[in-house]
Amino acid sequence: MSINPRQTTESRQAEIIATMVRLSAERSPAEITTTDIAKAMGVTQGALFRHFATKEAIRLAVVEWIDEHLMFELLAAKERSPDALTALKAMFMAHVGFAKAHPGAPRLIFGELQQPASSPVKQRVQQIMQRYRQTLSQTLAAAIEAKLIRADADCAAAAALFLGAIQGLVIQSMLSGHTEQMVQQAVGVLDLYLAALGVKS
Amino acid sequence: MSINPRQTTESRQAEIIATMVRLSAERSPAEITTTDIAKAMGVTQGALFRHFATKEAIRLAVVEWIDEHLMFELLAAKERSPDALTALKAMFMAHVGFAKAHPGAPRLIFGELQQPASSPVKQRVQQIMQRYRQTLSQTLAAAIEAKLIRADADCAAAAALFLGAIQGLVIQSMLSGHTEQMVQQAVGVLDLYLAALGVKS
DNA sequence: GGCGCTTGTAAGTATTAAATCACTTACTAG
DNA sequence: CTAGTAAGTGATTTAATACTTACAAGCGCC
Repeated sequence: MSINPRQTTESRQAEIIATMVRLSAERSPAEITTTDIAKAMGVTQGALFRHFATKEAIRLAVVEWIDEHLMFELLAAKERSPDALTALKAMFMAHVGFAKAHPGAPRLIFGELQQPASSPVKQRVQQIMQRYRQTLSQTLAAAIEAKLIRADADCAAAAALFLGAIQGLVIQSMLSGHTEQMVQQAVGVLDLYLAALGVKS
Repeated sequence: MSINPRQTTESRQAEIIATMVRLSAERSPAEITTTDIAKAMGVTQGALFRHFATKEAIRLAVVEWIDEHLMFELLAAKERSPDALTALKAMFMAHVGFAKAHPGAPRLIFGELQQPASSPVKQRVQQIMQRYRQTLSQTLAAAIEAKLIRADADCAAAAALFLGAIQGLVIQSMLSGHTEQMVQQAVGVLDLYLAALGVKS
């Protein structure tokens, strides 16, 4: 270590966020201390507070990082798809791929879920989920419009089931402890989900 | 207070478990301290350790309580159903009903999910989920046998989506903070899920 | 080359947690 | 009535934790 003793706050913030996400892949995010983060970065614990005022600020920044990067992947998947149905499939697999690439991310989100409603971090998570649902509903409506899925499909329920399907896969991988099977399981679950929308496989 | 100052270990254990589940409905289970439990029960903190050796023993007992009572509801739902498809519907709604009746229960389970694989409490959760999946797979296979659902349905994926659908509803209610909508949302999601199995509504 | 700002360290503080311990009180059997 | 046992108290111990502070040292700028 000690290659780059001094760095800018900006790069240190990014490093703290990345370390938090990385450490969350194996341990419970709630139990990760500022000392843990500092040790993993090769600095002292007090140094963290040069870059974030409180630990809650770290958690908020982490949630925002997840939002930004997940949404980037989802939008990219959507935009490279020729139609709404292909977009749904691509978004599903992109989300699963993100969870596989960053196993700490869903753990962090689940951890924030537990917090009281007043917590600003949880409010951010609420906002993220709500926007996600909206995007899904719109895409589902577009797919209906293009006669790619059942005309009588319930968009709200379909959006809920989309998210639930992914969350179920993630929980399953959290239980087993390895993310390898998740992607292949995802294919089967996605197939079934599409059948619910009246898509022939 | 102070109606029944002294009670048996057995009844105190039950009271501790019930208090833990109740308090988990509003706060993060990981942040509930032995002092919180004791205060809610009207005893001193030290008294808890007359009835459980460690806090982890409390968590284990809580998980076992959830297992016992949830499985009871699921089996009851299954047994009062004339066929496998009706059983699936009844189990789905029974599980959602349980989550509504005991909002702390899913929070506790999600909390244990975060723990390292070596934790005995998490191992118990793993076991519970595995048995649940098996039960679902069997019921799904029986439904195929009876030609109540698509013959080419992937039972493993269908079991995963069943659990995911419920977990998605629970997460949604944890986000919004109220369980009222959950049951009516569940009806829509269940309908969609059944469509995936080729059931006409 | 000195100056000021930023980033770092090392030590320290206040708080909170689970667990323990000495002691007390209620109930029950002989 | 008395002795034993189980349940409860309240004070204490030990170990962490988030955050602070006094001081040191690098970096850009003139």
